[in-house]
Amino acid sequence: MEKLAEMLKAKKLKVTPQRLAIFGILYNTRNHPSAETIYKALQPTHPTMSLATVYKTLDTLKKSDLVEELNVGEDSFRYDATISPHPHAICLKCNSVEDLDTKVLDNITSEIQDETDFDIISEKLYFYGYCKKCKTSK
Amino acid sequence: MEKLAEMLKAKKLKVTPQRLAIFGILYNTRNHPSAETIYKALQPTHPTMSLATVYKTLDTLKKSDLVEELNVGEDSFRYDATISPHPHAICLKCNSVEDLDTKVLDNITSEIQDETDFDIISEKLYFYGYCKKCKTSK
DNA sequence: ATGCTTGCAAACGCTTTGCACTCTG
DNA sequence: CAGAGTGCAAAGCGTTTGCAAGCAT
Repeated sequence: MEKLAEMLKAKKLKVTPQRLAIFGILYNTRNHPSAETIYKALQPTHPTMSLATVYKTLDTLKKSDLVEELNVGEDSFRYDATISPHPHAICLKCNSVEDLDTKVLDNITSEIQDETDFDIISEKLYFYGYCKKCKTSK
Repeated sequence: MEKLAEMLKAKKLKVTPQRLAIFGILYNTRNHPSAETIYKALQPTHPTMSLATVYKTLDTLKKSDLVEELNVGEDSFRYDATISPHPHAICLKCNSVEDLDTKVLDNITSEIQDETDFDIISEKLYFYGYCKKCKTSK
């Protein structure tokens, strides 16, 4: 938890209980929760926190590159504590969003850079299909 | 235009002027317009068409795999007449969305398939940066 | 003729905003 | 203490839905 506070300070953000709680959730899970999910998860421990605060905080963290916003095609956004760029896999059955552990995409950015006229700054790669648990019982 | 009607029929969809108009716009531009943009573009020629019809039609086309829905991170969706799967490049300056012409990604799906436990059905690949026009005047 | 499609308006759900209060640095 | 963050309620906006009328097959 101390670590999270340091990360906020490094970005010159004020350290508040709400920010620590929200950032903490994202930092310690790989579920890629939505704002609503984060809000509900914090209800027990932070019953007075409002959904608006969750959104405002996520926006702040996003602007400081501590958190990435994912558009997997649902009606709401999901969030991910950004460590390094990595592709996401969305299960069409259970709707889970997991990090894809692969090295295949490591060099594609520079390769695409060489092939096209487009200057790439960042990327979002989504793969849709069936996760380990669901693919057997499609 | 005849061609579009055939494509609709092939998917067992009724051929209506509205569907032809909307599909036609998507089929003949590479702008990846939003529902709103499509609606406005059709105002001159189809003044009675409602925005709801645009949404319903896009949904129909989407379900028949004639159109792909893009989540580039804006507040609204964009649409693309799907020919073959291809990555998209979003310009951070002019907000244009263009098709990326590259072969780099051709085999990644099967490669990822081999590396991970995830069964890939489809993919959406977005690259953010600066387009040819904007990169000189960043 | 029948069932799908359209158009209108109202509803919906996620996200944002305004403002007064509170807290961090 | 000043300025930024929080919480509440209300507003905003893209998208969806219900229903009556119209059209494709």
